[in-house]
Amino acid sequence: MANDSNRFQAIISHCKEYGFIFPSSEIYDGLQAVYDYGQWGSELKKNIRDYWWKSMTQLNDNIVGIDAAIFMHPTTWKASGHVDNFNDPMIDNKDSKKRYRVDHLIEGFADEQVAVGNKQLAEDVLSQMDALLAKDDFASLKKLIEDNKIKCAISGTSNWTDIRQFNLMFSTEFGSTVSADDEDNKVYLRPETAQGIFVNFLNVQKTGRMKVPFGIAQIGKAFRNEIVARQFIFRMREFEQMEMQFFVRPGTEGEWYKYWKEERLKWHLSLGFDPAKYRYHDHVKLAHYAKEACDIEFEFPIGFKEVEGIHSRGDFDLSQHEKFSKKKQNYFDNDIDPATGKAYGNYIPYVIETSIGLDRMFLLVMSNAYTEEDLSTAEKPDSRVVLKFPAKLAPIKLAVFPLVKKDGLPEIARNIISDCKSSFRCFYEEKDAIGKRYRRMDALGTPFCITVDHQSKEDNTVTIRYRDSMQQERIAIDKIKEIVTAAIA
RNA sequence: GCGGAAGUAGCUCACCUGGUAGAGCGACAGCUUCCCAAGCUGUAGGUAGCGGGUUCGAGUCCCGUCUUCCGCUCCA
Repeated sequence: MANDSNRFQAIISHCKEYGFIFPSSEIYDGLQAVYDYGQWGSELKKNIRDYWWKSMTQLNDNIVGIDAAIFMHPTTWKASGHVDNFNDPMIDNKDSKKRYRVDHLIEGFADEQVAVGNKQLAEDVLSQMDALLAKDDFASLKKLIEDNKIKCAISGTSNWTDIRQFNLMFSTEFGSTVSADDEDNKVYLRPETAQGIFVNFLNVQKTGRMKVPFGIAQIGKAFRNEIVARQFIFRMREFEQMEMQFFVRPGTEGEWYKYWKEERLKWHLSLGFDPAKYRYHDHVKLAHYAKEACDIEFEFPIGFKEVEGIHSRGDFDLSQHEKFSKKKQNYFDNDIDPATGKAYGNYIPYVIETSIGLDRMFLLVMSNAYTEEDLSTAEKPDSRVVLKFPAKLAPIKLAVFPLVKKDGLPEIARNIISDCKSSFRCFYEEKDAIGKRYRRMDALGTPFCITVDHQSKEDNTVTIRYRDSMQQERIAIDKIKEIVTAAIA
């Protein structure tokens, strides 16, 4: 475990040292759980994003993309359940330092009372609690806890802090008019991208002439005010999701759930990652909207963690929006039901959601790529740090070096770059010994290095050096673009 | 939010029990170099997280504060 922890620290350091990820606003001491992607991190992130987008939209003719706004009508979050279900009042015991959700604490007390035969008391307490929670009357809730001498299981005392509310969603002011009631101007920064898809379900279905089953994909930022946000970019307050909501005929959700569960794992494995590092985690306790749910977990240096979720959401979201907006969210299905010989008709489609964290995927790719190699020989100790990215995700695809920076070699190298740079990202370097330049590129995960030497002037060949094997080959200059393009396809 | 540890050059660290900061690596400029880091020369870079206190004098002692890391708590 100690080694894994060190490895995680090493990855974080490497990310900062080589321009992948910086702590946000670092010159002002940073901002907790917010990170910036640097010059190479933004390239890698973009490549991951593009790979997902292409695999969803371009390779599935029944999936289209949208880009909904981060701001949404506040009612959206009432409909989705985020306003009511995720504002949990908390209370701390001052002696044990243990924190409880107020409702859990009181419900636990009620259970105890039932167990000892005080059924009436339990019911009274619970009904009072519900009434007070509905009014957000925290002072009275605390009094309720104290009056019943509810104790902390750890310390056994009733020495409680005031009740505080933990807000999942960030809110901000909308518009410039001042209202007597703050709530009128309040909008939230979306805590998930999914709702932008649901509220546009009929827009896309009608204008795109989409037929069930079909999907809508979206990539975008989301914001959550996590209680503790740590573990580098694994849990951030501002993060990016890649989601796809797949709309299906009710009754077929089971098979589609299974389909996407398998399909999404295949996507991960298509990047060449070790299947042994992946596993499914099927949810036993389901969220309020879910019928079936699982996570795809990856073995990060900090252990197996969720990177993607596949959820069978039923018609929960669309039904909620229909209820709150009073706008029908029906789809009319003309296909003939073989059981009745008639069209399936009107229904609210069921939804299978696939939701992957882009930042988590970045960390996955980085964790998988980061390798420390011992290259020591009998003569001298040697080592290197190399990022073994899949070539298609690497920030830089090709580096070109003149072996020495004279005799016309730099010019040849520059020509190679100008020939290739419209096709993929290239990097030119003429400083320092050739070996050092190779190692610098290893640290950035560049899969191919080209070295121009004096022979190149004679026969138009160069050396290509492969990142992972460190092997070299002599190839013709006019083959370079072809080789790299094939590798990143 | 609680407990523990730590904050000195881009990175890793040193300065022992107080006397106004050093090294290695890295970076940059140049030299050398015909294929895998640590060959030569030179240059830049720190008001020692921040604020206050004690002291003739503080990176070094005390207090506060911020940040980070580890553990706990929460997690759709």
